[in-house]
Amino acid sequence: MGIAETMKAIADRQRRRILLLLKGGRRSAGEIASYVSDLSAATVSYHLSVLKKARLIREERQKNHIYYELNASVFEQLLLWVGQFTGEAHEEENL
Amino acid sequence: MGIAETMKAIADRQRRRILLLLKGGRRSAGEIASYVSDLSAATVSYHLSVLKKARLIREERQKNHIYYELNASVFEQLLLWVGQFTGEAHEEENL
DNA sequence: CCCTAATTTCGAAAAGTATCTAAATAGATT
DNA sequence: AATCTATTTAGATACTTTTCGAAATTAGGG
Repeated sequence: MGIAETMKAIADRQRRRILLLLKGGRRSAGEIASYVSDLSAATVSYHLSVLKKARLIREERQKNHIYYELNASVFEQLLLWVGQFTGEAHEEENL
Repeated sequence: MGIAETMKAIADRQRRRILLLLKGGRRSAGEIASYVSDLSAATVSYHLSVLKKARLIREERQKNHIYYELNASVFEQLLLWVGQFTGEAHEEENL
């Protein structure tokens, strides 16, 4: 929970690959694993659990598949955190 | 260089503490070390080097002090990366 | 020049993370 | 229930990062 967990989750390259894939819509664990095919399914599952704990993705079980999709709200929080260093996303007060 | 390095740099709690301190203006290595006083000066120096490599901070030598300050432009890039996951565009004028 | 203060670099230990294979679980279908 | 498929968990190992204390470096002021 919290920004710390979110940042750590995003700091890993493989997890970012997964997030970028999910930007294109929801995917099952298997689909994700075959996209990130240089990793074993077990490793992908581990990364999904990290992303899930950080609430960057949500899972939805359906039939005998588990689908994952992005959870935009956590990205919003992250945006706010980063924004504090640039002069807040929607304002301009400093040149 | 690149988003990977930036994210890894920001993913560490101590480094985020340092960045937040620097939000208040530039500080010497020593000032930073006494702020993050639960770490040794050597460790703080290591973190500063990581932040510097990621170009999140810039150093400026003056007298027998080394001052550090934030480099907002890298935060902007990070903002763009994160922004792609939120519906909100955050496209201003850059690049 | 030497002394002192500020900071970094070195080498090593501890802690944390990513990855694999193999085994376990869960659900659908037969 | 037996089995097939999808996915996770367990346990082990390799890798990476954080941290420290001690030694080295750099710059200024007598």
